[in-house]
Amino acid sequence: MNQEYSGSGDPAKSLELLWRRRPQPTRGPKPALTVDQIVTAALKVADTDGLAAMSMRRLADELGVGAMTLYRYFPGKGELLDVMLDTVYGELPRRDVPGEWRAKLDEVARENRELYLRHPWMLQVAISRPPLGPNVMAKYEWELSAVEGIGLSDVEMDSTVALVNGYVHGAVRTAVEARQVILRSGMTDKEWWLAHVPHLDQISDLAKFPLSARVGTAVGSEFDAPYDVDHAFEYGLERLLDGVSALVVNRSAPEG
Amino acid sequence: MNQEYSGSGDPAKSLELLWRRRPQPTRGPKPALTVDQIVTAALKVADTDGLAAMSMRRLADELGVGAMTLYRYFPGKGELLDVMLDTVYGELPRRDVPGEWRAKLDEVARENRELYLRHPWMLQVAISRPPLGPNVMAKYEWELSAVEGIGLSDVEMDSTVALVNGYVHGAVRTAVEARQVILRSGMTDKEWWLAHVPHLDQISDLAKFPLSARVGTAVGSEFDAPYDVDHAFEYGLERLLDGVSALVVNRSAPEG
DNA sequence: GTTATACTTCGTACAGTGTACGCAGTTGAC
DNA sequence: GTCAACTGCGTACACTGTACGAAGTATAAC
Repeated sequence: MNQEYSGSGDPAKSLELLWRRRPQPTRGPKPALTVDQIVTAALKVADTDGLAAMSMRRLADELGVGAMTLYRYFPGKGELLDVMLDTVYGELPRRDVPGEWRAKLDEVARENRELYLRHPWMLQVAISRPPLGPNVMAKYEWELSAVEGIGLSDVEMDSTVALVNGYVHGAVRTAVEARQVILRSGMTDKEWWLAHVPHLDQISDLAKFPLSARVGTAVGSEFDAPYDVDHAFEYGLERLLDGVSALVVNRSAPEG
Repeated sequence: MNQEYSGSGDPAKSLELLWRRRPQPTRGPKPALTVDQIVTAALKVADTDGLAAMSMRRLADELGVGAMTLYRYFPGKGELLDVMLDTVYGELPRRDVPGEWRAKLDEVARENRELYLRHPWMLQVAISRPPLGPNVMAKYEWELSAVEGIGLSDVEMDSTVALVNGYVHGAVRTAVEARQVILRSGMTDKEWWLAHVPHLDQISDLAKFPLSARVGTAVGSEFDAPYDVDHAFEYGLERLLDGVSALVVNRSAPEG
């Protein structure tokens, strides 16, 4: 139900948090927790029970402290989400694939996909602006290196990386939502379609929508196996890279 | 802050609501409101103040009734969102563009984009499953007709339409978020980047991320004009359709 | 050694959210 | 005239993020 915003406060404060450069004070009691402890606990909750379950109270309970204690470590929930994001981006292997740009971009897409599948809550965080932590920076640098030196302008490099990332984000979100809706509703897409068809036909006469009826049925009967989700991802990625290819060829051989 | 789920209750009830086929009872007082009145008011709130502002209480206030009154017309907020979605999909012109599939798919992308830009709250509704109302059905039928008869299988037709829709959804969401974050933060992307660079450089040494520094600056200095958002959309759509083209050519001339 | 200061934890409170429940009043069927 | 079906809606509940301030503690300054 909830898409949460990441933080947007003071740049210096946020960066200190992301890079763990908080100047530790001399006076006063030593803090009982660390930023990393809180982030670890938050990730555990988000990974296992979803982002909606990760309330500040729940998280505090998990850590055995009062809810307001967390606000000594983070200005607000948004900043915590920022650090969580940067942390999981650190899980990217960031493999340096030898060969052409296409293989590299393919790797970028695949690694991001795996990450999203492992932490589906990431898809519910609306990043107003990327949290410029160490892992986000390294990720962006690595992604840009996939399209460096093939004749694209700086802006085109950014657009291309954003395009691939946008595709992966959308594709995985669709897949994850599809998976979750099956769990919540207890119905597969096929069952859901078959449950609606008779009512729909009675209310409106499905013959008015011949293509929808035909394709809907075909999709419903084929798309119950999980491999099909993978197939849709591959299909879209191939289309996308084919499209990028057209641009790259155009840029690398402008005299042709 | 909130991404809301659309409804997922009894199919018959939901379809009755979407198609306005509620059997009106004979006994009891005549309802003071209609489904359409509520939906119109809800759309007004969502369009002007965003989805977060569209609470049931706010909506009820707007209509001059008690909050719980709305639950006489809709089982829950999810179902209301479903009807809202189906209603705005009715604004699609669904123009029948003459010529090739590419022009038709292009039109599909453009009309959907316009709609999302006009009703940005749509992007925050996580549709677990499409609300099968009259306008959603007509939209799907129209979209499928763009890729009918060019040699694709039924499943490929659905995948292709979903791919284009997914792209538009993601692209517009990015653009809308970018627009909104400027309003909320009072900073353009360039200003934001320039506010972070000195801190980032001090904390970590930006020279470790040469590509990011170069490209980030280039993007920041160019992407402040609104036309650039349009440009990014065009760029991605061209890539995508190029990619689809590769598949269509392959299917239409398999003997080559 | 005392005091002042900076820092900690966290209970309480506030303004929200969606909606379950049940009561009071109204209408038409019998 | 009676009853069942229906409508509007007040109240309540379990949540949410977090502002405020009180109480306690460790250290710097004197």
